[in-house]
Parts: sequence; structure tokens; C-alpha cells
Amino acid sequence: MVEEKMKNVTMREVAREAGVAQSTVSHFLNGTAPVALETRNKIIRAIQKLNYYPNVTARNFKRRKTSLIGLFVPDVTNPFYAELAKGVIDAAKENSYNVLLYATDYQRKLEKDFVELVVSKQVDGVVVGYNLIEERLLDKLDKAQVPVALVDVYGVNNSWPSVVVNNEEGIRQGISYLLELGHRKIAYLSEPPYALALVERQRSFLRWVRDWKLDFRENWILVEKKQRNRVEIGFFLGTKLIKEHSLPTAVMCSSDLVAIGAMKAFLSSGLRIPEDISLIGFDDILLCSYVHPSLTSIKQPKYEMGRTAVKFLKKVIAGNNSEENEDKVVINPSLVKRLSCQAIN
Amino acid sequence: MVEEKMKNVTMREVAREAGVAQSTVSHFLNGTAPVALETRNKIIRAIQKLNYYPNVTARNFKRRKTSLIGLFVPDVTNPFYAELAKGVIDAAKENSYNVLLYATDYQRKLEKDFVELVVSKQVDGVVVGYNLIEERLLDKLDKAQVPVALVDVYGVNNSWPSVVVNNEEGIRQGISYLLELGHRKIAYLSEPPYALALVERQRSFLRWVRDWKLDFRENWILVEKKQRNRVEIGFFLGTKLIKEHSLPTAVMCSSDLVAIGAMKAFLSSGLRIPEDISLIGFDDILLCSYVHPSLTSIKQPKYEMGRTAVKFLKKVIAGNNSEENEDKVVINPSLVKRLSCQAIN
DNA sequence: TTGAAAGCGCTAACAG
DNA sequence: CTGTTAGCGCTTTCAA
Repeated sequence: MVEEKMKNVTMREVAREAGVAQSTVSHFLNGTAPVALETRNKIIRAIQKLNYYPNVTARNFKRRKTSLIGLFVPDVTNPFYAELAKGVIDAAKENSYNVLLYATDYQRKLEKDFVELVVSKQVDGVVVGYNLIEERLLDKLDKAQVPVALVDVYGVNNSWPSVVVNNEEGIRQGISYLLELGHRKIAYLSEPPYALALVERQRSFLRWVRDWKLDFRENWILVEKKQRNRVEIGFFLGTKLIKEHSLPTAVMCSSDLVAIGAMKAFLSSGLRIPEDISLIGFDDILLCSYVHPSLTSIKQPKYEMGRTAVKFLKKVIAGNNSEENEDKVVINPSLVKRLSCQAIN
Repeated sequence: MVEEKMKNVTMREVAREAGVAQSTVSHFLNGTAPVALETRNKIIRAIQKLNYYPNVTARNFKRRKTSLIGLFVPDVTNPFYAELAKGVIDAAKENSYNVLLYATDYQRKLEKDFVELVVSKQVDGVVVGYNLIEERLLDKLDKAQVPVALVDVYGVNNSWPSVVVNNEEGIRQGISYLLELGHRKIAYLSEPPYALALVERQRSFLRWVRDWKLDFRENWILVEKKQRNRVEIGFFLGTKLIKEHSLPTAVMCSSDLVAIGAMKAFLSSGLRIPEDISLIGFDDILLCSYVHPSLTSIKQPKYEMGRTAVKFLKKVIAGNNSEENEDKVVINPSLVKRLSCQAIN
């Protein structure tokens, strides 16, 4: 039995078939030089006859670029990152880039693999949406001169462009809104503060509670230790909260997923939202309007943030080494009012 | 001001620095030949001194592979695809592949771009989780001899491996369960049947309703025309449904997102779930357990399906042209009972 | 165990 | 407008 292993057609063969020089084919394909109509037709015929497809790998090799950008996030099934990814993908596409998606699932080893991948020029640059813990890895990226743009990543002390949200301001808006509604007993539920953003939110919450002299209780501040599903965390902490003797009248959460878990806990135990307890999340993921009652949340424009990160990355790739004009934006979040909050009567 | 434009260090330079042949460095790096300890050390020192990173693009070019697989889905922010993607990414990683994520957002033009990308060997193979409408594009993939594995894609008449779910069986399980609970008035809400899977679900529903002689009404079958957010569709159809004079006692939906939209519509209008109306979704996405009441659903093992697709794809890439032993699996879905259904009293 | 050498398929000067 | 030519950085025989 003879295997018909079809050999790959190359540009050289197309050129021969068309009776022109290889470079002419290249020029035609890339539009890098004008090609006479007749020549063009010969080439087109040859391409069709031979069923030719250009080998992009060879082109990339030659051009010293891959037209790929890496996106580094912990988990695509987390809607926050999915929406961010969408922004990155869309903006990348508009700039003729494709996206290599790398998700770590919070595993240390994979972070390292990712850095390996990046420094070996498998991608032209990378959008990092994940707080790499190991300073060492960041150094490696830096030393390898990899173009990097950060998104939703805080507290890295180098000159990479970044786009983040002002967490303190976000928390302020949330509390301020609850104050307007007459709440003075507010609890705070948080996932493990593995990222600086979460630390900031918690710190801000405590600060505003103090500054505005709200009622304060140690056990209204619940912070999960273990890294696990955000909704489970919210459910767990929410359940724990309502076992307390004295209930708060409102609850803020470190993220929407935690809030949705808490919502489930409250509703399951017969509490009504917002009649018995008001609830605010953080991020404003799509889910907020999916649940009932819809969840009031502090909005991070994830999609736009993803787009902006790509814009910045593009500049770095282009080689704007202007240390002066650093691209660092801090976006002010906005409060999206829905049905999970109510004035105290 | 002098720009320190650091030139890229190549293997040749490492070899020179170490005082060995380039091929020796290559052998060392790839383990393709034994290298003496002393030589090894010289190479390692040279690599560190020069801050060398191998250029993967060059390697790919030479090896005629990219170690990349493409994943083609409509939308990552749809949890169904996010979970599928996760399976693909994980399995890919285990097989030393990375994933190029391509999302079309249901735009025709992007489908075409994707095919372009694939046939030009930017990836070694591709997992298609999207019903490409244009037969022409599929032909092109076929002609270009691109390795393809299908997941959640039906009705393509060629020899690609595929993994799909038995929709008819899924719907049967759902209805059967509702029957056990005493329901005989069941509505069906569906997003636009842009994919054959959705057509099958709808057809199966009608079939079982007939076979089991359930109460039937034209206006209990609501199918959206316009392509838009799934939850909005569910909300819209749910709202429409309850305007009917005669309400069904249970509702099946073409997907969980539609069900969640319907749930919102019902709850918003004061109906209680499951006391007043029972609800079943399809897919069993994470959200099912996030909402309140949690949603009973027909489970597709998305993560596993993604993994299986990669397994199949790997075989195709390896070149198992055995037309005989076709990898085509049809998975039986399973009913996941939660709190959105109740027996009729 | 190491080295020399031949390309992989394409792009990009440059010359004509 | 078209052709010649010289590599890109690496892998991979083959010989030493």
C-alpha cells in the first residue's frame, strides 16, 4: 500500500510553475512591490493548481516576529478573566495579532513554563493579567527584554506599562452609596488576598469604615484563607456571617463571585435581598445582571482594560523605549446600581 | 544618546563563546546526543554569560511544526466555551502544546480569517468548537490537509474525529424527569438554532412530547430569531411565555443561559421557582449552582470533551490516517438534579 | 563524543 | 516591474 504523502508545496515551486522568480511571488503575496497583471494571473493559476499555502512559520522566522501575543491569566472560566481575554483578543485581532492563551490555574510550575515560553520568543509580547508571585520570574522577563504590559496587576516596581483600577475609590463609592441608603452596619467578605488588588480593597474598606465612623465588629470582616472556587468561598463566608448574633444590614464583597456565593447563602437561609440585607460586589461581571435579584457592583471595565493593555503592548513592541512617557493608567471604577441594595427603613 | 540595541544572541555565538561547534550546543540543548560533562559546563557558562535564549521560531521552522493548536469557538465569555477551552488548554499543555485561542463572536469574516490562519500552518492542528456555516471553508481545511478535531459540532460529513453529546437522550432524560414529577404541561425556550445541536434538541423535545402524549400548545414553543446575548433571550422569551393565558407547569430550555434568563423573568414577575414553575437547562455550566434556586440541568461534560478533542487531534497530527477506526464519540449526557424542579401537588 | 556543512521556506536588498 | 542572491537561527545527517 503506497502512502500518498503529499509534499508541502513551496513558493519556489509556485514560481517555477508560473515561470517567474520566487521573489516575484513573494512580492505579489505581500504586496511589497507592484506586479504586472499578467504575471499576477500566472502566479494565481500556479497557486491554485498546486494548492499552495504560504508557510507562515517560515515567514515569521524570517521577519523575526510571530504575530502572536501571549495572554497570561489564572483561569478562563472566571468571568472576570474571560471578559478581559475578550478585550485582549479583539484588540489583538485589530492589530493583526493572534493570542496565545496561557492559563495557570494558580499553579506555580505553570508560571515558570509560561516565562520559558515567552523568553524563547514564541510570542512577540505578553499581556500579564496575573500577579506572578516570584520576583525572579519577572526579572527573567525583564532581562530577556520581553515586551510586557500589565493589566489588573499591582505593585510591580519596574517600568512596564499597566492598566489597573483604583480600588480605594471603588470601595469608597460602594460604602458611600450604602451610607446614603442609611446603612451603618456593613460587613466585608473576601477571598484570599493573593493579589495586591484584594489587599487594597480590604484595607480601603477598613479605612473608610474608620473615617466615616461606621459601626465596626471584628467578625463582620471575613477573609477566606484557602484558594478555592470563589462562589463557594462566598457561600461559606455568607453562611458564617449570618450565624453571628448581630447581623449587619449590608455586605460588601471583594468580588462579584464571592457576592453571588453570599447571595446564595442569604437566600437559602430565608433572608431576603435587599429587604433584609443589601449586597454589593466588585468587578461588575456579566453574572451580576444574570442573578436575581441583580447584583449592584463596582465596575471594572475589563474589556476596555484588555484592549488598553494591548495598545500599550503594541507600543512596547514597536520599541518606544521612552522611560519618560510611561503608560500607566489608573482607571476609576464606577458603581452600577442594580436591585441588591435598598434603603433602611 | 546611544541606544543600546541589544542584538539577539544566537546559538552560533554561544558555540563560539564556549569554543565548541554549534551542533554540539544544539545536541546539548535538545538531548539529541550525549555531551561530555566538561563540554556541557562550558556551554552552560556561555549561555549564562551571553544571556542566551533559544529562538523557538527558528526551531519550529526547522522542525516543521509549531507546537501550537488552534481553538476555534464563538465566544469565551460564554461559560460553556470557557469550560471547554479549559479542557483543551489543559490537555494541550500535557502534550507540550500551547493554544492559540480564536473567537469569532459569530462574525462571518473572522471565520474566514481563522481558516486562513490555519491553512498557512500557524498551528499544527485545530479543535473546532463552532459550526462553521460555510461548507466552503471546511473544504478548504480539508484540502489543505489540516489536522482537525470537532467538538460539539454536528453534521459534518467528513472523516474528522469528533466528540459530541447525544442531544435526543439529554432531552429525553429531562422530560422523563419532569414526567416523574407529574408535569404534563411543558414549554420549550430556545435561542436561535444556529447549530445543529440546537435543532436536534428542539426536534427531540417535540418528538418526546408527541410520543408521550403530553399537553401541547404552539405557543409553549418559543424560539428566538435574533442572535444576541443568551440570557437576554431567555428573559425575553420567559416574559413572553408568562403573558400567555395558560401557563405550563415546567419549562425546558435549549441552554443554561437561556434558562437563567427565563428564571429571572419568572422571579421578577413574582412566580416562584420551583413552587409555581419548574425549570431545566442544558449544558450544566458552573452558573447552574451559582443561581438561586440552583438550576437543574442536562450535563455536557465540557471539560472532558475538550480534553478528548485534543486527544483525537493528537492522533490526527501523528498521522493515523486509518479511515477505519474513526474517532467519533457520542457522549450520553446526564441529568443533574438541583432545586429548580418540584413535583406537582 | 564532537564538528562541518547543508539546507528548511521565506524575505528583502539590490541590480537590472 | 522582475530576477538574483544572501541569509534568518536552527536541526540534522554524516564523517571524523
